[in-house]
Amino acid sequence: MTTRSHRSERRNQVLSRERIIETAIELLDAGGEAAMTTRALTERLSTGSGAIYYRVGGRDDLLDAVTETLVTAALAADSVAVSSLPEDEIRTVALALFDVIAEHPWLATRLTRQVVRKPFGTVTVGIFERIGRQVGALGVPRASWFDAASTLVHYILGAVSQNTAMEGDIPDGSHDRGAFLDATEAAWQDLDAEDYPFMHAVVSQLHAHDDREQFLTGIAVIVDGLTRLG
Amino acid sequence: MTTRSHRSERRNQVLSRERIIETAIELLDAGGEAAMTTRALTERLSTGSGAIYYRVGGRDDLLDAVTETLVTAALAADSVAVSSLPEDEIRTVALALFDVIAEHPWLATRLTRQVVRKPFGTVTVGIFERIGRQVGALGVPRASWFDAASTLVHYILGAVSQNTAMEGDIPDGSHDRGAFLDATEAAWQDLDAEDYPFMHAVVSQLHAHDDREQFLTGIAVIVDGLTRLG
DNA sequence: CACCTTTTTGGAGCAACGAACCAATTTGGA
DNA sequence: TCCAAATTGGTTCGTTGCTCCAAAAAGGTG
Repeated sequence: MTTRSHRSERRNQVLSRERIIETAIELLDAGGEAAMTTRALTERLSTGSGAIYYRVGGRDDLLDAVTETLVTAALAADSVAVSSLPEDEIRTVALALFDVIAEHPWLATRLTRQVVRKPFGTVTVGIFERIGRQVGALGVPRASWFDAASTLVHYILGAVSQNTAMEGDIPDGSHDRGAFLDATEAAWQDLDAEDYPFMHAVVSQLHAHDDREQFLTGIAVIVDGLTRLG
Repeated sequence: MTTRSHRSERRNQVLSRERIIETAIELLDAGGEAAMTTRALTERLSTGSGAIYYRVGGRDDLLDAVTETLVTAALAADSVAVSSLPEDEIRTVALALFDVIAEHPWLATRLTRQVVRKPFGTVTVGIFERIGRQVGALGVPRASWFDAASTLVHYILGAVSQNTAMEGDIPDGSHDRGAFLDATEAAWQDLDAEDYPFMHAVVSQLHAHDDREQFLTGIAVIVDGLTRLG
């Protein structure tokens, strides 16, 4: 049935680790983390659960592999431009992570989890190294390098996690961002004006603001603060 | 329809919403998020699942209620001190969140989730209002208030999430922080020195650093950067 | 007191999950 | 041609969140 002309290709086209990861990403994008079940995978790949466990291990291992694949690709995508300014490079890395999570909202939780629980893994080390190299050029004294890089990573992952669109994850109404913002604005407006003066003061800025620009403002603020650490 | 004098005391000591939340926290602290199952709750409370659903709804509702209880308590605990300096108040709020998550590591994921998915809830609004009030005093122009407060909240929640101790959550060895840091340090040391110059440069700072102080350094950096936004 | 309505409880049952397991099949080298 | 190793598909198991419902408890009304 198969014309095996070349060696060592085997059935890798039938079911490979890459194909499993690829399909897992499709399921995750379509319905969030809850939609990526072993059963959904076996159906879409027309195989059994044994094959999947043989290739990538349990559900958790698969999610880690998927995370590593996407983050590594995102970080490698724009390493060509050799920016001279350290803040440009920081911005580039930050935006790469921002965008990959905007495209795959379920990544937010997983990425944080992986950074916390696998500080020795490719993902954590890759992000830290890429960011960390720039803090020296920023004028941060060597003794504060770890603190400075940690501050940046903490902010980047925090901001990026809290900006997730949570599309396929929310059960009931307000499926689009507009309606969700409307509901939030209305709720903030309904707060007691005396108890919540700040929320009232900024409620008008909610619709106008752009997540991406706000994110970059935060980066600029931190970079600015870091240059004064010396 | 009814205005009874001592109403609703009833069997509230037998099974109340508060007692369910209390027990849920015990289970969560003991074994992480996975340990808080409906069945574990019913066993410990000597009741059935129906009673729990009647009181607090599904598992997700219960986790939200638990999160709200702890965060509200943490924020209310130290509101007595009327600090004159805005950065002191910011530090106070930040440390309150840091400490409550250090005590209940499973809170990290849940708190971020709640901020993202319920921007109109008590928790999100409480944190935002408390932080936001200070940015004006910091000299931030009104048009940037929302950005400034968002930057602080993003950093605080990000840093606090990534510093979780993940005690009852990790399956295999390295149960104490020391062994975990040792393993991380060894892994960083084993990285190729040419590909990862930064990781080698800071590996010695890993053991020496204190999470809490590093966290405060980050806060100071951001506050410093914010004062120059004007 | 007896009576009835509402609230609250405990548990059985259901569908779906992750994971372990294993007999059957396929592969590539001897 | 043959066989050990690699790979597969599907069955099974224990557990989960949740729904449903009969019964018990509570409290008001005569």
